[in-house]
Amino acid sequence: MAALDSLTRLTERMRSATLFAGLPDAEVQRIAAAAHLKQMPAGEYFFLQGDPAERIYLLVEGRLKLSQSAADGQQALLRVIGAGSLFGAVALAQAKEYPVSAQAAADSQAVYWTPLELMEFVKKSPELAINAMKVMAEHVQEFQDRYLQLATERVERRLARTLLRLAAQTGKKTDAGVLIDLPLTRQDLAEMSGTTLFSVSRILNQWEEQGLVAVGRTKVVVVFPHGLVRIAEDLPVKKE
Amino acid sequence: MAALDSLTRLTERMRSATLFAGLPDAEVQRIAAAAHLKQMPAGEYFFLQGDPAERIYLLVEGRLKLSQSAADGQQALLRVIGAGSLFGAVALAQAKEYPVSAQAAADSQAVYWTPLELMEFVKKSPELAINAMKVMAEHVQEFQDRYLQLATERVERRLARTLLRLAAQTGKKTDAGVLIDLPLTRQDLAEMSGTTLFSVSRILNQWEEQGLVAVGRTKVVVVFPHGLVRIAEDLPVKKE
DNA sequence: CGCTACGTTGACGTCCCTCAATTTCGGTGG
DNA sequence: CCACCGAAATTGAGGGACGTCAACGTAGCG
Repeated sequence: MAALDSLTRLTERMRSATLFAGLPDAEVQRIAAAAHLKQMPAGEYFFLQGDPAERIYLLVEGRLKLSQSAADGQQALLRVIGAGSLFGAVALAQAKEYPVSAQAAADSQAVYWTPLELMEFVKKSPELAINAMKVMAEHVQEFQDRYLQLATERVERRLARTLLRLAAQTGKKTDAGVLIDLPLTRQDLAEMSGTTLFSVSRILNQWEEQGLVAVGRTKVVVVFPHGLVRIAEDLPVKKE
Repeated sequence: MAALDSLTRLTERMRSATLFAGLPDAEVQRIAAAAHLKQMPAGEYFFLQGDPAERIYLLVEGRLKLSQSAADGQQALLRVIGAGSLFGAVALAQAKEYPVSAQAAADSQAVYWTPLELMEFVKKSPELAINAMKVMAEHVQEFQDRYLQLATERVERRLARTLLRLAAQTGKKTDAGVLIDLPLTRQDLAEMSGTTLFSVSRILNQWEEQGLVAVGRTKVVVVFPHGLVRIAEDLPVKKE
């Protein structure tokens, strides 16, 4: 029954993904049945930047870091994703190589299809293609936005945005505030915000003094989100 | 016969666009026949950021600037495109609004379809969907790259890349070097590189002294591309 | 209990943004 | 054709944000 359980759980996850939105249940189940399973312990990689792009993945359990590195080793942490998210979707667009690396931030399991397998389903269900375009269009927009921000905003603001985004994505309500449920080093936050770990450290401590956040080693709790929003929106920080 | 001429010219343009690659000629012609024409004098806009996204355009003649602006008026010039390029493709992904503004940099003409019209063709030709995904995947990658560059590189390098990209895209060979065939102010170049017009001015003049470029008002000629490449790659600039 | 990765803090430098004052260019109309 | 105007561009001074580097804590893990 384990197999059956996992299959029903899979179709559930799939239904929550934009890619499969609006598809008839029967079709989703057929696609689920064609999926392959892949487990990955924390710290290891589903694929590395430059690997041949021969699989489209859906994360079923765990957390992933998607990062890109330049020739000189400089890195950017582009996104962090949780269960229900697609990754490696470029393979569907017949890209030759993955443009990013996908590292498991926690023990994770994902299912995957080859481009050929998914393509069969695309031919039967054009919605699938539309949905894939939606996913990609969202990404284009997200990066255009972040590009603009990086070009025009200062570090504080970008870091505030990063934390708010993370809180929204992976936030876990606790009595102390919203915990970002993912071990993130200062370096990680720096790579997500386009700055250095030193600046992140200074700013976070400053915010802690102001009661906006509570920080620990690889841990951040957003205590007073509205304060961060004010910083992100570049409004004067309210005092009372 | 003007109509016939323009139709054959249109199908030619379409064939050079990734979106229609690999489609049977007959199908391309059917799609061409369904296109609507739109002329735009230099300086005016095909659409503004925030306008409802109800058309997918193909530029047939002229040049376009695609730019995005933040709430506070800060701008980024995301891309400059020439004939044969698609724009407003997000409409295909059923986005509600255009995320950028599209301004004619020269007198331009474009054809367009509504999402509904193109969708009909998508249903018949899944290749069209695949191609659309390819186009979008390319954009995602481009912006991921540029994001990384903006985050990790200094102004000189970014400006060098911008010029090289422009020279490759819109370059026109002259005996003095490669002319960037498009009136671009220092401000425009600044917005494309994520810096200020002052920095652009200083750097360009410095490069002119070194014989790398020749600059004029709203005009840049790349005289010694290899020198710019060295800067873009962060190698020491060769002297002889 | 010591090693290692993570984090903090200070000093310092510099890149590049900001702002203001001019100059140059190109077009337009008298 | 020249004078004039506005947009584009230059140049300099000044300062501030933030990156760089070094030295030092500190927490967690084997």
